Amino acid sequence: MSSGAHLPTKDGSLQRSASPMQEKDRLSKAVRQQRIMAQLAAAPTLRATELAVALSVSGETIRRDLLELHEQGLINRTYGGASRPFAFEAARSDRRRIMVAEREAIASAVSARILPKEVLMLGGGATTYHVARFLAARNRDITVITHDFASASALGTNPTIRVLFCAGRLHPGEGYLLGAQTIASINGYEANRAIVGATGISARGIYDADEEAGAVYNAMIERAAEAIVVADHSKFDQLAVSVCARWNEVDRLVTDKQPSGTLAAALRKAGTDVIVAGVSEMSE
Amino acid sequence: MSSGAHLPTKDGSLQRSASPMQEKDRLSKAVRQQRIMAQLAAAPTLRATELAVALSVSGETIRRDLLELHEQGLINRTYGGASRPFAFEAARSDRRRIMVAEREAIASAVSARILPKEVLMLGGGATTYHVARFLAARNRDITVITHDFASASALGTNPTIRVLFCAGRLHPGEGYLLGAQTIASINGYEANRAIVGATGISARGIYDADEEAGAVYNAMIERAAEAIVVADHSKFDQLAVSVCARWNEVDRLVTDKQPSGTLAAALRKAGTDVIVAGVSEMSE
DNA sequence: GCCAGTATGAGGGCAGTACCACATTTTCTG
DNA sequence: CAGAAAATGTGGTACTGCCCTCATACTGGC
Repeated sequence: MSSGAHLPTKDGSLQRSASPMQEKDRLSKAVRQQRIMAQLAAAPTLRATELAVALSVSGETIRRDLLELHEQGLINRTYGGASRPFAFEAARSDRRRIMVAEREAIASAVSARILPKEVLMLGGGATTYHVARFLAARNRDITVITHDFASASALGTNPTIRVLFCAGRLHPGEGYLLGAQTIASINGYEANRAIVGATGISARGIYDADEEAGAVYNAMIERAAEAIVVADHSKFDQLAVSVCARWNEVDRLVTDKQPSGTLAAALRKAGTDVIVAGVSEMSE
Repeated sequence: MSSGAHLPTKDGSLQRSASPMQEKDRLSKAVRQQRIMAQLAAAPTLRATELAVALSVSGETIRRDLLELHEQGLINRTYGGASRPFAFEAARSDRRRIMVAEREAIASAVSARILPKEVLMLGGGATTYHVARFLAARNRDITVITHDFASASALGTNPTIRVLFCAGRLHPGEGYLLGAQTIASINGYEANRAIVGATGISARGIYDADEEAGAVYNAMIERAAEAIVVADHSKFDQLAVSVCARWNEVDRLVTDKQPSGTLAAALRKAGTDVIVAGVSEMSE
């Protein structure tokens, strides 16, 4: 339990309490917040008041800590305390925090298009995770093939959705599977639609920062009758190392703002259907 | 969202609101609780008050719902609401709550035997999840092949552990993968050890309540040089539908109490090494 | 239709939490 | 060391949630 034992205290002794929940001396802010995270690893939910007495600070300070940790996406706030983000949600929290409204609008627009009995392939990533959440909440009787832990977890809450998972090597930081096994798994299926995200999109196509992840998305696109790319406008004209697909392979782009310039021209030329999901159209 | 659309309402119309968070008519308790779970799939944390207005019931009713869902292990309660349990932790929370000390002792004893560079196969289940937690905390430079989401999540926190995941169909209630794809994935690997749990063990062998899960465990045992079964004493002389393995296929049984009677005799006869992990020996 | 059991709502008392403003302490930096 | 900036504590108020009890409404037999 990441101890602050290296911190010298006023009397020169090293502090190392037997119980991690009883501190006699005041800790630095950083250490205190680490302790909070450590506590959260052990318990699914925490009370601010309990943390206050455990860490020998006032409730206000704990509340401020929780606020900061929440802004960093490391915890979920609750009334009276905090809860831990589930599975691999935390790993991508920095990206998940931003553009949430836009991504939810995109996810909502995608889920509204999916009919019962469809078979989907769902790529990993922050935006596609939102899609998984909406699919779980609003769709039924579909089959989803994915390589992303967080998405599978979300989909698993809906008993009418059949979730097929790929084989592969776990990318711990991202919470999805990669590698030759993953590609092979995908090639063993056929789907109505592939839904993938992107690190960046430009006139030349869609990109991912991770070469292996890009290969997975490419396999999904090839195996599906329809390829849907979900990307908010912050991805426009962003480049990344790996090219997953060209626009002529992509049937639809679901985004939150109308593209312009060379990107718009490329989409027109490739015949890619562009769906702009307004944040206000969430009821769709 | 498993909708309550089939439920007739007072005026005979079918209820299906555009927004999942605005109900005009009162729902049955079961449907209401399903809605709560669906909401929790979409949001990491919920406020009881918000649920009350969304589902058109009083706060007291929501509070009673949350209490029930909590008792079923489906949610984590927070002051003022609920939070989503970690990945698939919830599904097995009822089982995970019991025998924790015994299972941790068993898990500790197993993890202490694992050396760097080993390749392990880890079955799904409550006890093996504890093993995964101990492996993540105390071991390094190992490869673990698993089909269990919670275990993979736990192992993923240790960057020195390579996690390989099987393909398969998700068993939502249990949080692991099953089916022919899973078996095929396992057959593609060889391992130093297989570590599997059991629903019950008796003189005749080890059993699992789920036939398909049993088939996965059996495949792991066949593919590993050494087969280790982890089971606390509550499993002794418990039968279940599916026989995973006979004792002559199992090299070690790690448990918390010395077996006796016909079980002990069968273990002796089969040459299965029995390791009794005392709760007090946790420092091992 | 009646009855028992269940589910729900309302009110009150109590306790816990949030939020704000300001004072105080600690830490950083030159 | 001094001043500034950050971090923390305090007190007060308004709000929110919890729990208990009791009355009412619904549900499923018989």
